[in-house]
Amino acid sequence: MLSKKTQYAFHALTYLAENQDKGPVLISEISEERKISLKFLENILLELKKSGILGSKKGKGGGYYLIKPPEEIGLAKIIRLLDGPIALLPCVSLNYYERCENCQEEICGLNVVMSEVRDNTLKVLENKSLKDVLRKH
Amino acid sequence: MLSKKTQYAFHALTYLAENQDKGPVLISEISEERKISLKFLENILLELKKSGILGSKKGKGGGYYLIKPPEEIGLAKIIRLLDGPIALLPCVSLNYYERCENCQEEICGLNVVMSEVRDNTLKVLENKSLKDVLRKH
DNA sequence: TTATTAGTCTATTAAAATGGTAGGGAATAT
DNA sequence: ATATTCCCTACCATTTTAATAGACTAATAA
Repeated sequence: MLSKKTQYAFHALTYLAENQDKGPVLISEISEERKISLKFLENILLELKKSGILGSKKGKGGGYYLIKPPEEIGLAKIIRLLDGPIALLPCVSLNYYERCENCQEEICGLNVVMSEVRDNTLKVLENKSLKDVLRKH
Repeated sequence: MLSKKTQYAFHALTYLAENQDKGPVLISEISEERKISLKFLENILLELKKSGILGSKKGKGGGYYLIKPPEEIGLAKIIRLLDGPIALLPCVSLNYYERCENCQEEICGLNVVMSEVRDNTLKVLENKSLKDVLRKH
């Protein structure tokens, strides 16, 4: 399951996408609109900024904004950033690979199946963007 | 990511499948062969027994054994049992559904995408069995 | 220049989950 | 009867998660 952190990130990002025309949006506005603890949200937005997904502006008229258009922000990237690996086992993770302890990959059948799961998952997440998860009106 | 608990469960189950002919297998044997803490493994096997995947026998000559042939033990069931939901969001979980707080499912785009991820994942996990993850020799 | 606004940063905390341990108790075979 | 082996309950340490606090810095407007 995705952590609250990641879920909140999606909330915030879709809110920003839906309000792109308004220029920078206040953390507090997102916090109120999407019912997310203000301080927790601060951390999340900062993280998204540091990883190059968001831009920010301080002072009056400031706030956060998307740097790229929503269709260029992939879902897999967001999840990896805040939640870590998407794969179900470290030994089949593309971005967070770690050898399994006590397990010989060469003869491990789980490895094969979990790679397949990963590929199926990524087929969706890498080809869908923020644009695909905006609210439907 | 799957928890150690689930990973150990797969270790134990494949070991049991590979040694079905030997009759009941000692916890201690599995523990040694697959390098899993004995006491932790006890808990896991007990859980698998209670959910009807394993049988056991006490006393001399006792141990654990598979109740059904490996090809009838689905991977999704094992994961759900020890790790809970397979879906990435509570609101798209088939077996552990919960409404998301602060989110209107009807207009939520994430819901749609995450349902697709779930379906893709289950397509693999529900159609693969223990037999498919045995060691390849 | 000063007050205000708004993001930045570091640290802390409470609660839950994870991974593992301890030690009897109960059933069974010899 | 006794050795063997699983059963059961409780406990513990560590890590992760979710959230909070508060001081600091940068930008803007009066």
